[in-house]
Amino acid sequence: MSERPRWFQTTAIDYPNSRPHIGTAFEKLGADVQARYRRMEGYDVFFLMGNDENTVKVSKRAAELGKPVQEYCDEMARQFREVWDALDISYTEFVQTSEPRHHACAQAFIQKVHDAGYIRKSSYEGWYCEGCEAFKTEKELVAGKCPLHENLTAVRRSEPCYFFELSKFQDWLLAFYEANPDFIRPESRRNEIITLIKNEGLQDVNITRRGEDWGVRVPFDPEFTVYVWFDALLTYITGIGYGADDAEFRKWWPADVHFIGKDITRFHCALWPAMLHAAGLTPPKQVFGHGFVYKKNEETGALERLSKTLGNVVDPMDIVTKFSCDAFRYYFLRECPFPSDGEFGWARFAEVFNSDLANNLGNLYSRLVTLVSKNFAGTLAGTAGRSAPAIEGYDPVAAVATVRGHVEACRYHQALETIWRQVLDPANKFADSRAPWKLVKTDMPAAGEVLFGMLEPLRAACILLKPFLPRSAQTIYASFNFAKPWDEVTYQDAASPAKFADDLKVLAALDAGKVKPLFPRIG
RNA sequence: UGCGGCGUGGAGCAGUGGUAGCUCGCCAGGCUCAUAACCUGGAGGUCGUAGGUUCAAAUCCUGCCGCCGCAACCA
Repeated sequence: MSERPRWFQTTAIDYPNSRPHIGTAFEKLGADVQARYRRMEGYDVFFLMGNDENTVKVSKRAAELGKPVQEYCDEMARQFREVWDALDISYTEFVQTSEPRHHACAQAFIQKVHDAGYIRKSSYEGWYCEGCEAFKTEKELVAGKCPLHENLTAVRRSEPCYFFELSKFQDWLLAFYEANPDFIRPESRRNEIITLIKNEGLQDVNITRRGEDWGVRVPFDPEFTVYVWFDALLTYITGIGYGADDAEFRKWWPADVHFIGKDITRFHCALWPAMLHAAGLTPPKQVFGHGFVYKKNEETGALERLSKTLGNVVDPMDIVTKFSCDAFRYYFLRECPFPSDGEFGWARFAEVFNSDLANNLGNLYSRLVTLVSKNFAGTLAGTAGRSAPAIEGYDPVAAVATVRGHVEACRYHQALETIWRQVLDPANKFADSRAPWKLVKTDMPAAGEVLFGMLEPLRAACILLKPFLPRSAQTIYASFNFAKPWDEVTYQDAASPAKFADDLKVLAALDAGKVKPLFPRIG
């Protein structure tokens, strides 16, 4: 019995106290490319996303708006999914932490860890602001006072709580990293975590809150709710049926990769595997900490962190509605290295769109469709049963291998660069050197061969681009009568020229002899 | 302060020991099938700085300067 290999990946879950911005979208995008690539390569893919709703901030935000918390969360979840859909994020399952299934999962899990003896009751001591009725970290205090209540001095106070004994897992974690060198990627993040643990060690973490209404109730002491991190990470197993559907859970766990922002590497690389180990589960295979997107201030040229106070957040929908989903995807995947940081600027966006999408990919497509349509009535006679001739400067086997390597390592920017430089550029150069528009006047068969040769890299490019630009890639592919159904193409199909049963034919709709531009130039 | 990262032609990046490369922009030329797109050539860099190792360093080591991130909850 041949079973398809399975692939389980997740993205970080988001706080729904405001709409998603381009930074959160960047993460989903990187994850989506991986999911789409794996599907193409025959994997049975489960792609989990969700929202992190059990936080004080969320309940406060709902209160500000005068809405019931649940209603607020559901509305935000709807808005998030709307954005993800607009970006063609192909997730399988979306978990809201306020859902009953998540509460059940989290309770089952924490109970298990408690039974295993890794949770102890103690007390948390810290600086408490009586104005806020909340604990403040040292960092939040200014001269011993909460900035919001400067008339009050923060007081030392302790209250009962439950601790997860993270410190007990320190040696186990270090050994685990050692035995699984690919667990934390990219490598720089791995070094960071290991150094941190070696230098500072791990302390037990308070995993409960007292006196909150909103959140997951601690099953063995209902006076408490589960503190956000301990609860949030569990969405990864809620979504695949932990505590509810054992067979399903066993099918997918452990996760192949968790995509997260580099800021939360610690939770995923230290706390999370320790929690799982404590509950008798295997840690995930990999955690990938991607970079951040900064906003380029068009006036000063400075890079700014996306922040509401600076007023520089960019709504993904602005870009998608103004241009297209694929334009959005291309910009971030090409311009922002997934493993490290990138930046967004409108001027740069237009530059990249025009030079790469309009002038290069889009134009190559246009000129080919037009040449074949005008001069050959849309059909290259005599191509049936043959594969395209090789053209200079184009090595499909090498190009596909390189792109594949980059995609699997999440170096999407380099994958795209390779497609442009090693696949599309040779086609444009070949066109220029052979000038088929001249050949058609003297030697039709020769002209046909040139076009046949040029079409091959375009076919390969759209296959390679399928995970990146799903819509445009399909449009290109569907513009010709390529034999293999689009749904069945794999990267391997790009590595060697396809043989055609029938003569190669243009299927694209034409308007007065011209194709509609795939990417109309900006400006 | 601790840990980490970065500093390469106008802009953005690649390059981890052996003649400094790519994209965009700029200049000149070619072509005219194509979304004024495409192709060719050119100008432009003492690779942050000061030392050191080496036959040889952007590439290894040390100091310094500058920018940035993280340091348990703003992706």
